[in-house]
Amino acid sequence: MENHPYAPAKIEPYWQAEWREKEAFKIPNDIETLKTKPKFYVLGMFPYTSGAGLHIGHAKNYVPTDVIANLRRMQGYHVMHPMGWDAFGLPTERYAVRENEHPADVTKRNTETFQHQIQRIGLSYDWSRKIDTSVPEYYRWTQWIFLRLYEKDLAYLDNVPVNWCPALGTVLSNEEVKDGKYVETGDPVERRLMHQWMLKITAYAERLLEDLDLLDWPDGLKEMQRHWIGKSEGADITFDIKDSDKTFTVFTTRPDTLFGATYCVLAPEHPLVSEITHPDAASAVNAYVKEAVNKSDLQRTDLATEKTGVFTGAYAINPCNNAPIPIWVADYVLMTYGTGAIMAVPGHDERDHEFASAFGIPIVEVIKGGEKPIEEAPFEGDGVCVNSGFLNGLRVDEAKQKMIQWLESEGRGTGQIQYRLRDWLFSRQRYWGEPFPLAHLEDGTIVQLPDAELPIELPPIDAYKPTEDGRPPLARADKEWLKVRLPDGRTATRETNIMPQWAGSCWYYLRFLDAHNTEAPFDTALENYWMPVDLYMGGAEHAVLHLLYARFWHKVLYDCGLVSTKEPFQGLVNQGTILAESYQDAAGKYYYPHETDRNGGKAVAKASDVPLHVQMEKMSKSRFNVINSNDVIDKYGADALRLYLLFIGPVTASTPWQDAGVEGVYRFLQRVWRLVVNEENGELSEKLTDAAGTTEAELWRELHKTIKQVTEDTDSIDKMNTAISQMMIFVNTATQAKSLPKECLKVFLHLLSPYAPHIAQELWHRLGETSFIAHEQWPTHDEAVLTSATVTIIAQVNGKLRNRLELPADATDKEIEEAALADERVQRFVEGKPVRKVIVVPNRLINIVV
RNA sequence: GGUCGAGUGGUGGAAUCGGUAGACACAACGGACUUAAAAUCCGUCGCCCUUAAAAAGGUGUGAGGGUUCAAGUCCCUCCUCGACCA
Repeated sequence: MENHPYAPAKIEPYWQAEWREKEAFKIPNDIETLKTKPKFYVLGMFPYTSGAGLHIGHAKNYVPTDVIANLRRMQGYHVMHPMGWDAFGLPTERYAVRENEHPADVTKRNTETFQHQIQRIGLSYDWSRKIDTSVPEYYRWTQWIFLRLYEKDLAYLDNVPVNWCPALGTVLSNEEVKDGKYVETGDPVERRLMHQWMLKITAYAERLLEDLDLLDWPDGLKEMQRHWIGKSEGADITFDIKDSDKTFTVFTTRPDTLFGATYCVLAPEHPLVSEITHPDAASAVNAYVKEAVNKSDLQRTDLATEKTGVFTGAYAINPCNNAPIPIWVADYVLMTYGTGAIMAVPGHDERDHEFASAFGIPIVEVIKGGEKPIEEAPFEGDGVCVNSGFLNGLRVDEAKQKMIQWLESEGRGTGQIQYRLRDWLFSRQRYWGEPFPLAHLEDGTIVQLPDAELPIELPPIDAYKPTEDGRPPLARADKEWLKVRLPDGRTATRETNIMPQWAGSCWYYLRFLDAHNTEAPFDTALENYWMPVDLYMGGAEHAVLHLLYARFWHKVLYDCGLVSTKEPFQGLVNQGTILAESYQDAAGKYYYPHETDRNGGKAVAKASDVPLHVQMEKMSKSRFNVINSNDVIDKYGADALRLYLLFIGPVTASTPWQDAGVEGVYRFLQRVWRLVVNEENGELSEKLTDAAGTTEAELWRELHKTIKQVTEDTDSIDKMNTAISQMMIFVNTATQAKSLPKECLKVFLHLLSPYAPHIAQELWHRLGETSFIAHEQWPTHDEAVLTSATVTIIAQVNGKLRNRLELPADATDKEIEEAALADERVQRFVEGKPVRKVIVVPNRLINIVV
């Protein structure tokens, strides 16, 4: 009878309690103690604590970071490995409104759920450093940092066209809107002019771009950031207007094509439009402008949509040849990019070509090199200037330089750099976020509130929605809160916007270093010791926004002398997503897996027998295919969950979840258990010996091979799956060995410990050890044990494998050749044919060419 | 449309600098154990051909071509899928 089987449900809670009580993973906060060891800061992106709770996708983030933390700790580092909650935000507020609760209560419940679920996975966090972005002790410092940005003139109030979502009663950032809808809910979004707080991230565009070179990030990710910043070099060119003293300026990346500019376009919002429009064209232009303002940027600039526009009746003068060219208004030009006006070169720009073709505007070729006639297709490549006066004969790059020189010498323009990056819209008309530490005087001036007044706490209000006259929810607070007395005795009205959800996550990695500091956001000496984050891991959905915003804030803090590194995150890895089967009927309705059945291989709905479409999709609540970590832990334990998440594939790969796969790693853990424990009596296995024994040479060689591979593969982060398969090979070897030296097994448990900490600790304990194995030193392999006297040499004839030869490791090329030629299987293919060439790859193979 | 990435057994995935394709698992199948089942242990497992069985052989990493003694890996063309951007 098996009375003592592997029982994760028993050992996992036990050791988790031990770790908690003995503070096994507490990180010292004393700088002198810290300085005795090197540091490693490993951070998983903290979760947004939605009501949906934790799912397997979160674990795919937190398990690999935990393995790295465990490894580095055993390798002798002080390891910063914290966890906290990104708790402000719209989904929580919406839920609170629906359920008629306070968002703070909802948040408290959600964060508790998250913490319970995360703790069951057995991650080695220092929970004493837990942070919550929505509590005053934290957002006090978010407000404090905002004031530093404000003092540096990086925050300003502007009247900007914004994405207004009527259903939510708030403004959304460009990034939160796609195809005219809020990405989270699909509610329609319209454009409106409103007073909003902006952060001048564009002032940092060049540094955000340049400093990417300092980072150990995946190339693809850096590329995405570069693209988002969108630097383009070109020129500002000023055009005179015919029969007018007015001028306007365009930005172009192609000053070399100025001779080919046959018309200009103003954005519908351009202030000059109404001033220059010819009376005859006025009604058409007015109507067009009115219509254009309501369209989204995407609708306007999409290449696929038909170009529209109207002629203003006015002409601009092309500065390089004094030709009068018509000025049009068209919505494919945006007021927010460049100067809101363009010169159009239909010969060498796709959109301009399409527009000119539609409206019968001349198309002039000024760069030679296109395959088709210029009337049929624009040529955007490199070539030689023609029809371009003083530029003729030059290539594009030279022509750009020369034209900029000419423009500058004539006072007609300047070389200019443009960025696609826009300033960051930083205010929201919601409740559940950080209030701005600002107030408005009666004369309209804005004053910052003193640092000593922070935090500016959220006031209680009666309803979490805008006021009837459209002011933000905080305007519902009572007068006591709204009126603020300044140190100089004047009174002012508080700012009632709040900060967006991104604010709290822009600096949380710094707060972990000194989570309970009441004097400052963090201590400088601690910041100096710990920063930068050595490994930051999270989903690719944050590849642009969160990382760009956090880098921006960090650079501002750097300029303020508050942090010591230019960049916050030195190393970064995007883990892949977990996919799971989802079931959909013809109408698109999703079904939970338990609602489905298999009917002759086809999936059907249990209740109705409707045939279902089965597909692999990213896990999400709306697709009814979420796997809850608690369910997996209930059935197989946390160690099996951890191991399986790592075993299914590289950390960076997106891989499908398969229940059956968990069984496989669970069986592996049972085999590990049986190496140590006799399941019948609970005693140590009889196979274990105290002898250091050289009797099991094969076992020791496999052990050292395993040390080597697990160390290297874990270190590389992306190969944890092969680290586990090597551990499986070792366990298979050990299972078959006649006797098993305890020493050998103890070393193996070290290797297993970062991956499956509970079973490793339990078996370590059963082998008579009293320490935490997590605090033991990481083993190193002995190269001498790995080398064996003979090697297997692959014998090929004409590149085809013919036999494997066991030869002494020190055999010379000549000896290998002789052995191969003497081999009977090789002979069969060489026979009678002249040997043309012999290639020997040391210790690997020999290829005989005949 | 652009940029980047990826296509390997029934499945997830291995394969160093170009050097044994399919490690390690899952599933499946066969056997041992059992009254039986589960669990466990042992074995088979890309495709084709041959054979009583085997040995041996051929072929094979999305398709086609190329470079090389040698290609999953490098180059060219094409197809499909994914991510991001428009």
